[in-house]
Amino acid sequence: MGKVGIRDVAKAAEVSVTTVSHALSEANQHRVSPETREHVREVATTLGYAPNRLASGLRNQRSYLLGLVSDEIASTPFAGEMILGAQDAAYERGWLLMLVDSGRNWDLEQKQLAALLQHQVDGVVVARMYHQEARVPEGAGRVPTVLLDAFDPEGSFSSVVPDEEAAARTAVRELLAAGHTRIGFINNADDIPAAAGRLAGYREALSEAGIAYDAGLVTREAPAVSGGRSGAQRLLGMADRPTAVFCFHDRQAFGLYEVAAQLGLTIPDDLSVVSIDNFEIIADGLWPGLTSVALPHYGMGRWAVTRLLDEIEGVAPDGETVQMRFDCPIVRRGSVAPPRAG
Amino acid sequence: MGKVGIRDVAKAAEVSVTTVSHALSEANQHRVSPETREHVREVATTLGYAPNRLASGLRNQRSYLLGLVSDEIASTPFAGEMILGAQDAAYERGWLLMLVDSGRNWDLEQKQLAALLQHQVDGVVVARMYHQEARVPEGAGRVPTVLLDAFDPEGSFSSVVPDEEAAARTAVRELLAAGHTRIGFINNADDIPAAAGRLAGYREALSEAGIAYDAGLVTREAPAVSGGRSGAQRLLGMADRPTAVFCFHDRQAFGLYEVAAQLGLTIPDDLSVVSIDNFEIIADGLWPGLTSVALPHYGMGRWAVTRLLDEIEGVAPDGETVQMRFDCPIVRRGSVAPPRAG
DNA sequence: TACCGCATACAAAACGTTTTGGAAGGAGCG
DNA sequence: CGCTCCTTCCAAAACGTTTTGTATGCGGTA
Repeated sequence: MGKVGIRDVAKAAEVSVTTVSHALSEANQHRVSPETREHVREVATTLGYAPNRLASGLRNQRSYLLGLVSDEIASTPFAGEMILGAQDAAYERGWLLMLVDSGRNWDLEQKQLAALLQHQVDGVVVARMYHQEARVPEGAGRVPTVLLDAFDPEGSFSSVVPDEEAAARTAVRELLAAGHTRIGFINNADDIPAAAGRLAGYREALSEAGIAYDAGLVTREAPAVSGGRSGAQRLLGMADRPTAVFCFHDRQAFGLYEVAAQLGLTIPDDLSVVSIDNFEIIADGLWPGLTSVALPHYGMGRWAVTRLLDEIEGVAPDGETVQMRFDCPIVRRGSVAPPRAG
Repeated sequence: MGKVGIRDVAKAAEVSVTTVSHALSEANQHRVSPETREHVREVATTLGYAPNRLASGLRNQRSYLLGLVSDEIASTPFAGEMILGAQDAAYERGWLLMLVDSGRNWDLEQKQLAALLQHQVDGVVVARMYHQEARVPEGAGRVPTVLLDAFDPEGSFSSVVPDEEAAARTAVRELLAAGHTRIGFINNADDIPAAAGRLAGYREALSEAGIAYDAGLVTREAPAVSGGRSGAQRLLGMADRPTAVFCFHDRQAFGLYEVAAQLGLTIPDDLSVVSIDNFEIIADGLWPGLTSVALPHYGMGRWAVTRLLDEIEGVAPDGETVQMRFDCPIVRRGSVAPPRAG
């Protein structure tokens, strides 16, 4: 069965192609009688007709294609969640997603965007693998564009990022609520918004609780398991060691668990731990389970595309942009307990 | 600057659209003089002209679009690697990838495939998140189709999967080479090709070394950290416990590490460990690092699209299919040592 | 000189839709 | 009865390309 086109339907239904188009479209239904409309629809489904979107896209100047350009899809396991959220939102509204990954190659990203544009995408999501200021590739902006896990300092594009400060506040409050007062913080040594934001959140939560900030309890380490290890060695080696530690992310907490075990410290009785990411394999895999604040990747991906489609379809007022911060819910497992008495 | 079309170039270069098309195309160059050809090309790049692929796709019956339908993109962190390999291979040859994820909903997958087909994709990759027999959605096969991390028992489609037996042999040989003779195996309890294949590989490697198969050393557990824990408890609790354990995957090895630590067993001195997946965050995060056989997701994704394009472009003989098995290289870290003397 | 072939350029058709502008016919009204 | 107004349908143009068929002019050959 070769491809069936609108002409085939017209022939089979013994009407003109115009009538077929009107019968099948939602818009101009009034131009065809209910009977023929029904008849045409039956014939169409019988033949298995589905309009060629290349042709309709050409005619309507609307491809129902969205581009998703990202710096690194593969490097983090969260990518899947972001992409999935984006894809779901797109599909639900009748769009399809085209994906390119530049592997942090800037020139390549430009070319990939050009390729997307050649395919007449109706809009573009520019995604970054961790919260950062976006270098938006040239040519974006020729179609509606939304930033995902990135922001534009000039505010020319809508964007969505996690609320780092709130996430850190949530994490630290969890420890405060359990009664801890000496709370260490293993931060990320990289100079990125997440590091600054989480430090601010850490300080705010402490200050809310009337606890003075002690720079000696904060250490900046590589964002990896090894960084967690060295941070833990420093913090847990102190004479007056903290009774709880807040980690920049789950990988660092992983390293912290290892060092704690080596030192004979039991989690959570001797040491409470909270971190950010809620990366299942680690947080669920560690024993006891790691209490962690989730970065809402799925939700952000979904929001980005939803916003993009609103801009494309003119639902959103023209030219207006929205800078969205997403809340980060905490997922409690077994790594927090009150400090040892005394 | 509104979109610039071929007419604009023609006008600016003071030639006909035909000439522009010929000048820019590789095919019919002989129909235009070298001078005009050069002139047209200059004007085109000056104006920033790039042909509308919707239009050319309509005319040429070739969209330069590929569909990638998958059951679960987000559930495993490897997805990124497969998708990236596929995307790279596609982009390098001038194609773009459209992505859909069904979340294991078969009806949805059918509909998504239909949507892809409406967009006139030139071919489809059907990807599965772990090696399995594929339920190919209806409608695939109307365009060239390749299976990724899945196989078709009838052989009507080309496919690529990891060589499970070889992977297990490689892993177990690593332990044998270190001198181990009592080697436990924590297998996956699910009845899937990977479990059967890896068991076969385990037995082959033992038999090569002249070691009798001991069913008591093999346990089938849930494919998760918790499964690794319970398997470890069983294996390491034995009177004559194994000196080395081969795990189905890194997550199980993660659980094994935890139990070994609780029992006071040092890795690798008291216990050697090898597994499969080479999932960086775990294998690199564990201490000591976990020696693991890598599943070549990137390479398989790349192969699938390369093969698909060969079929589309007629490079591959018509109707012929290829069932590909990919080799799995071992990545050595610190979890293997000779057994304790005595 | 008359003819042919070649190099170069262009007009027009086609790809599969959607939509505009009528046309044909019947009903309602004065 | 004649006019207008609906209803229902259709022909044709348009979207931006690519490609086929053809026209023009020129040099070379008989």
